[in-house]
Amino acid sequence: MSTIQDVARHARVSVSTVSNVLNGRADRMGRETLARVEAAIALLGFRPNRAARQLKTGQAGMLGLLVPSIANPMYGAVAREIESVAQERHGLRVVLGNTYRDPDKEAGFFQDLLEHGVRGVVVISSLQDERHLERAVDRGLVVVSVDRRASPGSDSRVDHVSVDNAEAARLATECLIGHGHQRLAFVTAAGQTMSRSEKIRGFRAACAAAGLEADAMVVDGHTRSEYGDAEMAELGRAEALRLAALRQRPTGVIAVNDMLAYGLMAGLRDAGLAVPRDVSVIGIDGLFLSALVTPALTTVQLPLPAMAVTIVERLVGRLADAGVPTGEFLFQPTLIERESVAAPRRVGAARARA
Amino acid sequence: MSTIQDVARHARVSVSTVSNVLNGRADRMGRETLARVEAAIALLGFRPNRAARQLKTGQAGMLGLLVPSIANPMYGAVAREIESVAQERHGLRVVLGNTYRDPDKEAGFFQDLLEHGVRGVVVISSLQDERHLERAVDRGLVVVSVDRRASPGSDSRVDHVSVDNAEAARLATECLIGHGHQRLAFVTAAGQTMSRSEKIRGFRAACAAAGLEADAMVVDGHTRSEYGDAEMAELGRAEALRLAALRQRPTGVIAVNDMLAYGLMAGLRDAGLAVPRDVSVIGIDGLFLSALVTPALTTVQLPLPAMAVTIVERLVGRLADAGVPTGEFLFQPTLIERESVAAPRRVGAARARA
DNA sequence: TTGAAAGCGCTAACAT
DNA sequence: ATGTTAGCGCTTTCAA
Repeated sequence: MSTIQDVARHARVSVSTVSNVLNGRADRMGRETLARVEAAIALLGFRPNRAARQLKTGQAGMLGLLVPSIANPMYGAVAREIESVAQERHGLRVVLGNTYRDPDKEAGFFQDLLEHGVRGVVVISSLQDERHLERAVDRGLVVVSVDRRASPGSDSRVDHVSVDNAEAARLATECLIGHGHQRLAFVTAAGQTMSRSEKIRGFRAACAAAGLEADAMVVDGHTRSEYGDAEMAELGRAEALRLAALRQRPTGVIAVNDMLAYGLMAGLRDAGLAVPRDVSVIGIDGLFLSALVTPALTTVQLPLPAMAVTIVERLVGRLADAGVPTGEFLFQPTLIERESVAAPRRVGAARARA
Repeated sequence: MSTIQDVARHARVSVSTVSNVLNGRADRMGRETLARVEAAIALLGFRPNRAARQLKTGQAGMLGLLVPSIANPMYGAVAREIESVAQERHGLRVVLGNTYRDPDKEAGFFQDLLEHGVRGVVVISSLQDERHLERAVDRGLVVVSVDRRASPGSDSRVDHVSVDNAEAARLATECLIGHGHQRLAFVTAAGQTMSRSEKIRGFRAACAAAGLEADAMVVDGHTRSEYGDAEMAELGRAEALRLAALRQRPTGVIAVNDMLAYGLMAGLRDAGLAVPRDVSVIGIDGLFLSALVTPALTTVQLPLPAMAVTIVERLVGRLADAGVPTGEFLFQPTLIERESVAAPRRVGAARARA
């Protein structure tokens, strides 16, 4: 690999002239000089060493991306969008980290980013509170938190980009209600707060608006502490069995996310119940897989591409100017109707029993 | 962030002494000196700047990982394993890149790695030939190619880590044959060669061994050139429709991978056919999602964790010593029987007709 | 046992 | 318009 010195020598100019052309200051020199430098660069196939540049400027040209597990299709989908935007629109590469819900791994990732001089990081955290993010900010990181709202009242030093989770749950709930369902369940995973309470709020609001509070249940599934990629789906499977055994079984169930919905459908099937004939199921996320499962899953889709643009832009903006205030950015989801939701059987009878 | 200078000042020693403790040369100094340095490091929370270190040593402490699309669950699963091994066993971070089957994106990734000083890269390529990998090696990269065999005869300068694809297809085919199937189809995607021909070979061999060559068909699905994450599944869906319309419809079909199997099952359902009652389907990959789909997919599982260990170890080994010869590492897959394969209906009748 | 000093490749202020 | 030079933070001879 040739260096800026080699280029200078070939072009018979000083290194600072070469540096000037590298950094877009071509105006500071003669046409002929510029041409000579460019020719030398091309001839040698010279590309500046970023470590050296970084040592001087402090810019690493990379972003960190922290996810619970990249094997989870939802995070894979998010990562894909973020990597594309970072690369194509800003020339930034992304360093990936899996946390497996381990605070130590999360802290270790921040530590490594700092050592590598990477100052911007996108965090899709599963951790309960965000104090560790504020600590990361103290250490010099610029962070964007995805899919978590800022804690009310606290003016955070990290950006928050998320979808309107209450609205997403409301959309899902109304879809079920619109199809005639009156006994509803919202299934979620306890402890994994990612926007969970907002969704429960939206679910409750929609039930209340339809006068269905009495028949609305929230199921907080408990999961083993170890992190597995199939964990969410396994949880759904287990909860489906429990739901199926209920005397007053819900006819429509909303899953906190698509993965859980897949598990729910598998569990319902294990219990001998058909979706949507016996129970309707609706998810939230809009994974492309949802179009493929049997039956195709009705779900509430998140606008990931638009979110990715905002995420990266916030990071780049605040990296360039630390003075930019942090903010909260909310995106609107949309309902995608497929096959997993249908009218409940014997609506009248169910109502009479209730 | 404090520097090695700050530590030296605090400990009242020279920077070289601090550097010595950082690099495990504690033997070169007095007990008391070492203690002072360690205390200063702890007090300041000092961590060496990697860009500076890299400028000196040429070691970036990172690995590149190139995948067609991280939104594809298979690559997500592989990425998860590789990131874990790299991080936990070698302290290496991973830089992720999506190619979307675009040679320019692939070349751009190599270019950026080089500029960043990252010298090791894991490539899960979708490109036809591997000459671009050899070119990357010329430029100074150490590359491990995953899930492609070395071209026979050429002694490649890149390592190849893959699963025994012929065996995987053989296992899948024998599973179908074992259940009594006699009219078989192997469905794949044309042009996406990832180990495709090896699988076809395994399929053919198993069919021949059972005297079923005449009834074995290979379907090379054509897909639009644009890359989409759902592409593989969509292809399966389309091919399923075509298969369903066949006069002599196969009773058992092998999908080149699990994603395609999902699409196949969705398409079969669209055509009014039930799996496994009307058609049995088997995949290759062993994604965790396969346990969740309806019916649960019988599939041939790849030993990803073991493969990840080899992949990273090869990279690290050849990064440390460029003299280590490259090699080919083959892993054995295992069959996982679930619900998507059953005995064909009216075996005798089908046979009579054939 | 410890320290001084020369870079690694680049940027940018400051000369000329 | 172009060149000289002082670092950025670290590693590693080589000397003392």
